[in-house]
Amino acid sequence: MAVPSPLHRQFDYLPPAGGEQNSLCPGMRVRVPFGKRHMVGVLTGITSNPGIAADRLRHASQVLDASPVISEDMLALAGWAADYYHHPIGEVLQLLLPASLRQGRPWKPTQNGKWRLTDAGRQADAPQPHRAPRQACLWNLLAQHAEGVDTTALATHLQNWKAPLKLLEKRGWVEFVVPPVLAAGARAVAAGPRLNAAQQQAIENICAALDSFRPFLLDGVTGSGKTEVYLQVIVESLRLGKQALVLVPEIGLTPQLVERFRMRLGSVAAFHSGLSGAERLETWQAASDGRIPVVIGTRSAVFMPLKNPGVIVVDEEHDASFKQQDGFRYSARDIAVMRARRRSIPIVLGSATPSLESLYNVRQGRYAQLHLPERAGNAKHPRMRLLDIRSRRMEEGLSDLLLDAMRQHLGAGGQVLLFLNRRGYAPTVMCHACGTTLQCARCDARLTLHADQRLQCHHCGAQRPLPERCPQCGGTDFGQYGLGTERVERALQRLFPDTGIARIDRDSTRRRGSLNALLDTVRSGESRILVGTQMLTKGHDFPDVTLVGILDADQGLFGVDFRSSERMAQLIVQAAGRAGRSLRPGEVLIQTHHPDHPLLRHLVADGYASFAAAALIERRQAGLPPYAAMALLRAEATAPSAPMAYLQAAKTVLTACLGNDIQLLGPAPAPMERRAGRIRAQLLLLANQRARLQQVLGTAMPELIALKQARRVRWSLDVDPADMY
DNA sequence: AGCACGCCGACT
DNA sequence: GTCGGCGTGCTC
Repeated sequence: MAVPSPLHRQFDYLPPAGGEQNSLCPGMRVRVPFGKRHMVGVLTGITSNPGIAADRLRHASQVLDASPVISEDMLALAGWAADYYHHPIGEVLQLLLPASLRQGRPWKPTQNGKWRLTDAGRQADAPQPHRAPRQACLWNLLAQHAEGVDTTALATHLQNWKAPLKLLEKRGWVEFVVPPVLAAGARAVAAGPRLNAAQQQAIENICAALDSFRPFLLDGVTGSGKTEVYLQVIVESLRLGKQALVLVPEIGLTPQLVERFRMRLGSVAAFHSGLSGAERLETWQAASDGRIPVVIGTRSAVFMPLKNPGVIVVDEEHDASFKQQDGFRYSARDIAVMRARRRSIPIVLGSATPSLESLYNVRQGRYAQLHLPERAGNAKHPRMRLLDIRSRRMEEGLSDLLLDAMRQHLGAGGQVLLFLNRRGYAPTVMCHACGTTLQCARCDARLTLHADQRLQCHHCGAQRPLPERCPQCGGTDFGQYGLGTERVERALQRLFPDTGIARIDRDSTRRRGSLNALLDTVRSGESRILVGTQMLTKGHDFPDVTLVGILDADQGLFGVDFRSSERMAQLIVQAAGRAGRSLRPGEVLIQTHHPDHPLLRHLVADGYASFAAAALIERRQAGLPPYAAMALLRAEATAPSAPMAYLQAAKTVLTACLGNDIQLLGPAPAPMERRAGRIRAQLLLLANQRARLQQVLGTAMPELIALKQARRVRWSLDVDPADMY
């Protein structure tokens, strides 16, 4: 039994007293006594030799399901994920169940399918009426209705139909079939646009693999028609009577994608945090028994049960939101690949800016790469150019070069998109008298001044008004340094007084509907300059944008995280993809103090693929992922020395398990040592072989748990960490 | 994680 | 004399 507790082991129970134990199978929920409490656990297996003395075993109190709520293959997938991420199986299984089932509420398997004879049943001799009268009656009834008979109809013909039906099912003569909702897909093809040769080729390649595990990296610039490829492949899969699972980064930001899927495929379920408990349960059940042909969802939807999956799509596979950043730190993309592998179905990872991990897998021959080079329609690729802003005149982060280009594009009737990955007004406030910067009381971070004159910590969310006097020297004069989107917006209002400006970031879109309202002002042409953060680069089309300005490319070049240049390149290309999607040619201008930086040059001169090739060489030379397998042991506590003490002890344990093929780096304070009042530290593990890293972690884990220093910290192991802080 | 037990300090 | 602090151990 897997019990919902953070314990890295399972528990054995006796069947409920007095119950028939032959009705138990893995995947059923069972209510069990656990210490002083009762919990809803999931049966993961049945054993005749428990790992504990027989007199200490307790009886389960109640079996909650008549048939498994978690299928065998999902149970196995959860088991794999628990092993791979070294996370308690009980907590992993929680993610596979909707809240109401977790709490032990009953669930009714769908009754709206039909019973019918199998081929074997049809060919078999009819049951003898005098020996098995009810079976014979059922057999006759089903033989007359080739299309099947639903349970209500069965009940009108025969009072006690359940037992004989089960017997017939046991012999393989009858089966329960769910109505062919998948026919919803049939109407899809009609509306599809004309495909270009590359799309055609991609679709053919994927469809040729529909009955086997085959990972594809579908690599195409924004607007190259990736979505159309997904759609056609899904249509083909539906035609075979199979379901499709589509994972997207953040569904709230991509309503257009869901809409497009709905229009083309008919019945599509969107699964996201906005659904109520009842809606989630309904979607979950319907997907589980095959009534829903297509499910689109975010990270957690990778665990959506599907009766008969045919293909998995991960859109924008490079996106960081597929990696859960707390608790069970899984990568939905990687689990999706494993799920496809275990089910022998193809998986399509799509991106205009593939992760270096996926490109590496292509090179290793593990993934097949499909290019979509052309843009659908006639729109031209935007031209990218570096703006050397060393000793240029700057106006609130905008160089004269960029301002000139903006005037030109606006004058020609175009729209301008400016990207700055920092919200707020000014990220630094400094006392003019003593030089003190205003810091968050609970984090090692400076407070960001917002336009409403409030100070905000972007790491813990703390807020307070701008003080009258410096806490250090009592001075009253503060300087505001650095740039945030609010400050750029204000500067633009001054520089372009007659032009409508829309700012799109977490602050301006906090209220429900405000994002759409802002986007409407852009579409209508009321706003012609857009300033914003990452949000701008995700999902939305701005057909009239002809100029994209990247205000600060340098912060990505020198970040603490070894992935920061990869992230920056992805952001730049994604932002560029918003420009010139109509007939106008687009232009992308990138402000930098380092116009000779090799990675930037690759990106600008030859595009993302060239950047990625250069970045991969750097990673290989540095011995970093994807060339090495990485795991990060983190610890945090309010007591300042506890995290390091734990990690030091952990290092001793790990060193004992290690060969010379694994590197231990640290322990060291986290890049931001103090966050939300906690001191944080980390220990890094690097290995040439993933399997070796897994092996070492597997043997060390019990000891890491048992360490007495562990009691004084909150610690977690992050396998394949996406962020270093 | 919870929830117990157990052993030392400051209180009605 | 007790109330309660949190260190330690256990959950089939």
